[in-house]
Amino acid sequence: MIALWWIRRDLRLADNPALQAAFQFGAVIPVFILDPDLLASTPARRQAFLFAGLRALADDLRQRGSALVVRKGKPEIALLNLLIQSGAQAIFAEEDFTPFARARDTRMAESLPLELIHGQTVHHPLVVHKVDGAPYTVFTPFSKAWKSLLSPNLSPLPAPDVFPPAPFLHSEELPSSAENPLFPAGEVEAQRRLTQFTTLPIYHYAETRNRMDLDGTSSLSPYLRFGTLSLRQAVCAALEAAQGAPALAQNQSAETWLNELIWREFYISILYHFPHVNTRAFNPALQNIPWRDDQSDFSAWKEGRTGMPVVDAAMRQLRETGWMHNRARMIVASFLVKDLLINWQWGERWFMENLLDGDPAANNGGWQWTAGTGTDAAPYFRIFNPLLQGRKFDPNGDYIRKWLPELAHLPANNLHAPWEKGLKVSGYPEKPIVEHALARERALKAYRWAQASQSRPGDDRFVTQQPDRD
DNA sequence: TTTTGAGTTGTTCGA
DNA sequence: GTCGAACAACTCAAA
Repeated sequence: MIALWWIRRDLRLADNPALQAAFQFGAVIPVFILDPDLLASTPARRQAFLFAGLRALADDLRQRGSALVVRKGKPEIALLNLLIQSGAQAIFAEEDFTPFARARDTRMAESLPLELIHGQTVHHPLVVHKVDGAPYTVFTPFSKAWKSLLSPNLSPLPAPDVFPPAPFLHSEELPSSAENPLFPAGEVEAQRRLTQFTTLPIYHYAETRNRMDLDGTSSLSPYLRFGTLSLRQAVCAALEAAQGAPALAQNQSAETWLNELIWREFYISILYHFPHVNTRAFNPALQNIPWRDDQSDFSAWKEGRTGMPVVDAAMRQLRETGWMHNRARMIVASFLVKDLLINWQWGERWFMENLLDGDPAANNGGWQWTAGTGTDAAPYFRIFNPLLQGRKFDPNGDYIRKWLPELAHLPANNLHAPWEKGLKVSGYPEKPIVEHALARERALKAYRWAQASQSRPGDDRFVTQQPDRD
């Protein structure tokens, strides 16, 4: 018997249930389909990381006596051709929970022998639910239920040693792409980072994770995004670190990181059960915020020239590297949504276009949280003060100095707010494009108006939308 | 069915 | 400079 292992967001050999299932079926042919529709919606930077990951995977496969088969085209057609050419009787793939993938896979399963295997999360989204069967919409109870479902002997699956001989199939060339120096591709690198992080930094994570000037985070997000590392591998390492912690504080720090992983699963679950979040607010009461459609302010935000140094530093880090520190993501998101009063969906799109780790579930969840429109969202009056945030989480200004070199010569005391001392830097705005105190009042007013507009049925400009019911 | 406790990540104001 | 309260109700989840 012969099986195709259809690789999508699981660029790894270790802990891969779909690959294991294919192995149990028979000889395995690993395939990747370059779907033009998918590539069209994948920015060049993420494509490059994907291709580099595939090259690394192809190397790993070669060492095990196998070969990656790459084909271009619609997956229906490409896979049908591969079935015919190889004589394979089944296709195994890791179940992908995004709406795009679910629609595609449902369509494919109608005409092809496609077996979807759970592996993207630790718990399938259908498994974590309230006693009444409904999905959770609040993180803390979700995480409690999620933890209670953990098997005591949870452990990752090993990578297969050797692939038995399989029919040879022609493979197309992968498009060439540059390696990202900050995020080298491949499973070996992902494992190296996980081991490095969970050996020591995880024990300081609770204190250092918010510091934009330090490397206190795991920097694993691009690898989790493409399945170079599985959530289960990360969770196992976190649990192991928590267990082996020398003291309570270190144990709690490891738990803090574990919670971040659970947040990933929470937002995957939210997008799975409430796909409408992809196109509108989760909370219908905040569907009608009177956004400012200000293209000029939006451009300033995107290009890192808002005049608020911490925001501009972060936006330039994003443009230059495809990654942004998590604390910085919250600061720039809050600045766009609350200070500039620009639709969170504009920011969501920009992040998806630029982030190496851009993932529909996590990105949407994060933006809706900041905007206060989501599940378990921040109260709308909780508005970040970008100046306080910057001073608190980049106390010496090192983060600003790194990404805004034109300000690097300023005294550390004035880096966060040069305008307060009348310091001018040529080529950089003299002062922020909005005054925070005024912008804050404006946002509060807009949000209050949106909530009130909900109970104004006569106003047909703002028809309130009811939540979807199946 | 009703009740009760709780809810990622903050800021501002006034004592 | 530090500290606690107010911010605004509301919904969720479970007993």
